[in-house]
Amino acid sequence: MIFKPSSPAAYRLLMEGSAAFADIEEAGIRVDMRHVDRTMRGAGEKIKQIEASLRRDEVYKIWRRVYGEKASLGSGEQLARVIFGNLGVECKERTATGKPKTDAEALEGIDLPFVRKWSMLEKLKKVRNTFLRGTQRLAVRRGDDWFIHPSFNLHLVWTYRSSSSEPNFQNQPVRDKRQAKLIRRAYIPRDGHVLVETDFSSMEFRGCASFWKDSAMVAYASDPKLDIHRDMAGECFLLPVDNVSKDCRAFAKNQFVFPELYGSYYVSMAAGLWTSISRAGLKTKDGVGIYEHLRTKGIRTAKEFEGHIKRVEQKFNERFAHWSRAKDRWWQKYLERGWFPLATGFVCPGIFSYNNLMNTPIQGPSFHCLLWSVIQVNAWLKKNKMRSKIVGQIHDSILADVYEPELQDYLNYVREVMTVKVREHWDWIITPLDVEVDVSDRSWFDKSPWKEENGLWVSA
DNA sequence: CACTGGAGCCAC
DNA sequence: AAACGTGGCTCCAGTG
Repeated sequence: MIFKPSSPAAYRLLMEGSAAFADIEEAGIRVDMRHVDRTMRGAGEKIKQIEASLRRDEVYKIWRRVYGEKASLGSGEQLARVIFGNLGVECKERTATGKPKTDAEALEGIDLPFVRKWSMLEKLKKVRNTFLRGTQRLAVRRGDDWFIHPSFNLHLVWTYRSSSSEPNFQNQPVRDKRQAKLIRRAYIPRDGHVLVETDFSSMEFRGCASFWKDSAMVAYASDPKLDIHRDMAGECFLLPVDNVSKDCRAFAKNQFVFPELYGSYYVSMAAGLWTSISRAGLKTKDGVGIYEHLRTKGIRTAKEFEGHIKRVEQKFNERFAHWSRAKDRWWQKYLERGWFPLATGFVCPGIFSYNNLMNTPIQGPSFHCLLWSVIQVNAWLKKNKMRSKIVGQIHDSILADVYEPELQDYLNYVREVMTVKVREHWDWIITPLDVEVDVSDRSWFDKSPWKEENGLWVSA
């Protein structure tokens, strides 16, 4: 094993980052315990109801016959034996160890009320047992208020990203609105404060463009009129860009663009896209179903779609021709040396997969832009003896509990750091950077976009 | 009883 | 070269 030291700057980033994270942990996030208790009780009642109705079902009678006293409603393995074994439902997918798959996607196609109810139950249990109960258990009292103090770690992730624990504040539900509402309403600003979240826009794609220095990628990441995810949605679904719906764009982003950049290939991506078209009920902006639309373009089967995505991938490689060649040189260089460097001064020695080599130099340094920003903003808040505090961090966003009289100053400064100062600090970032700003005087769930207008920040 | 790994699912 | 990456938490099932 060859060991190469990381740079002093990289060490300093982690040291100062850890100190800033310690301040964040000490500050903590205010919790509305009444909301948590109430929501816990509500979810608990609902869970009891669903469990009772499952136990009355004929399917559960079979379950009991098979498992007797060992019957456990929470066991996917037991469910699988009952529906695939006893009821003769066809098992289409298996896990790595050969057991029948019982995740939400595998169960979705099974048209049994019992199975649908079971899936619903599992989802609700996740909300209650992981998120609500975690927050309830870990909250501590200070005066009349409750706070959680999540840990933010810099020493656990080998790509030099961060992680969070006790509770993990970086995986609180947001995409599923119903779940998000149940959980995020629990996180509230201190009295006289508002919660402020500032996110880097498209940080990872910009980190990607900066790392590969592909001129077409840099153009996409720099020109606000260009949008790679929208354009690739157009190509994947054979739509003119003005008929690309929000959903289509999101699927192109998460099931084509990022997978492609991180080492997936057309067979996996076509399969994922094809099933998600029906799962998500994907439509064009005009409201036409994507399957129907593709049929008019001569694509009727999964196999035909795969052939199409193969051509889209070829075009993607031509569009970003420099990237397409540079990634193999990057991989070869690693094979020769046994280590690879990050733009932020870290060195990664050891045994890595090809996909690690594609992902780490982007994910790590992209996070470091956020980390550096956290350090600056935290130092500024302390130096000026402000009452506002950073209370959390989620890879490319900062959550702060801002004293209302300090709100304008805070927003001006945080934007300056995240868009200007970080680029002065690191010249490897060769695209512009933007932030999206959200504010709430009520809860983390209720945040809404803000913008700057004639020097004043206002609700957008 | 403590511990471990698999499976599943939440985030970026 | 292999088939998108990084985490944390909970429950189940098995082990000693």
